[in-house]
Amino acid sequence: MSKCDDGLMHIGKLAKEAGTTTRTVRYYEEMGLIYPECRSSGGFRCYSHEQLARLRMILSLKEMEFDLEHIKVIIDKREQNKTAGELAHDILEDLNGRLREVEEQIEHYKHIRETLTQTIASICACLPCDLRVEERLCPACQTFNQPTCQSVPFFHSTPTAETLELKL
Amino acid sequence: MSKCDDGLMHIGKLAKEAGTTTRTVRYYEEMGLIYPECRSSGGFRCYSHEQLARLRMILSLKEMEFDLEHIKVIIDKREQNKTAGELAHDILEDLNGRLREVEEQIEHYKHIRETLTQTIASICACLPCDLRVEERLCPACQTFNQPTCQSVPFFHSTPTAETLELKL
DNA sequence: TCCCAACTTTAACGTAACGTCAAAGTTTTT
DNA sequence: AAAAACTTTGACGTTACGTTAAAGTTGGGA
Repeated sequence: MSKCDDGLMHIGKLAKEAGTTTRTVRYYEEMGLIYPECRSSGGFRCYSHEQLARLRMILSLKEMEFDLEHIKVIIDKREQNKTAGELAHDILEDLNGRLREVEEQIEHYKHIRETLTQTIASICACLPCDLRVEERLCPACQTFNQPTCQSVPFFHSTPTAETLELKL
Repeated sequence: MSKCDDGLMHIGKLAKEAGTTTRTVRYYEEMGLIYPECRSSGGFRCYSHEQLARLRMILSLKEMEFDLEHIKVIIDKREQNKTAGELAHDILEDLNGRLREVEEQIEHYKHIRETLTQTIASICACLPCDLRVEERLCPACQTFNQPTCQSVPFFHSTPTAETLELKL
């Protein structure tokens, strides 16, 4: 006989309603983010609509890629019996902090994109080259007086004392 | 008596020259990316300048955030005795693929930034509010006819059947 | 009432790229 | 020869789950 009637649901339904997996819900429980309202006589987790709302809160914060530890802190702030204004003030700090991090990420990836496009341009100049990459005197690099494939560390070998002496 | 004279170096110097850590070098060895030229009589790893160049190649690819498995593939391509042109052709595929991924990352974080700025705007409207977050009739949200704090899932509680009935 | 499909339980390993000890041995310096 | 500095292997910790596995629970039909 199930104790989960009356609007309560088991973990599978909770997860589906929130658009996630049962594993995720159990993991969040391990992390102290969400607990079932009760257990059935057989040990099944039973959740109410409140738990569902809480799970959706967690997931909406996860969409902004807060880590779970931080989400716990934010969610706990809601329980601290404050006015909406005070809570807003608190949470805005978290949001603004995260916004700065995200902007750093954007700059970070833009920098990588720069590196990549430059590298691609350099290596494109080597497409018609018949030499081996171990050779250092690449005609393409000498013809085009521009960022050369020799500036790409993983393409042509970098000169060592020996190879330099060999060529000189 | 050290066997590491003659231009060879131990792992600490190798790492420092390349700007990384000994742990990283050992890990790359585990992953099959780089091996010492030899071991000293006592078992110390000894590296030549060639290994240093190779390590720098790996690190320059890591700057573009290729994963190590992919770096192994790319580095191996260099050893396949091709002409620079053929190698360039091969490697350009990797670089262009990575470029697409990075551009996706940029879009991804721009999307998160959008979400964050909208959320911040919504919650700012709640700063002067004296109600508790459990209440649903927030005056700020009714005054400003714009994205409201009630559209922020982790701020005001979402309405349930009961709360709705209570208010109606 | 019994059975079976569908669901849930806990437990535990795997992931990526190292960081961080720990205990013991090696090299280098004094 | 002692001490300082370096290196060795080994192993656990990190993040947020995915993925089995073996065993127990539920709910509905026959």
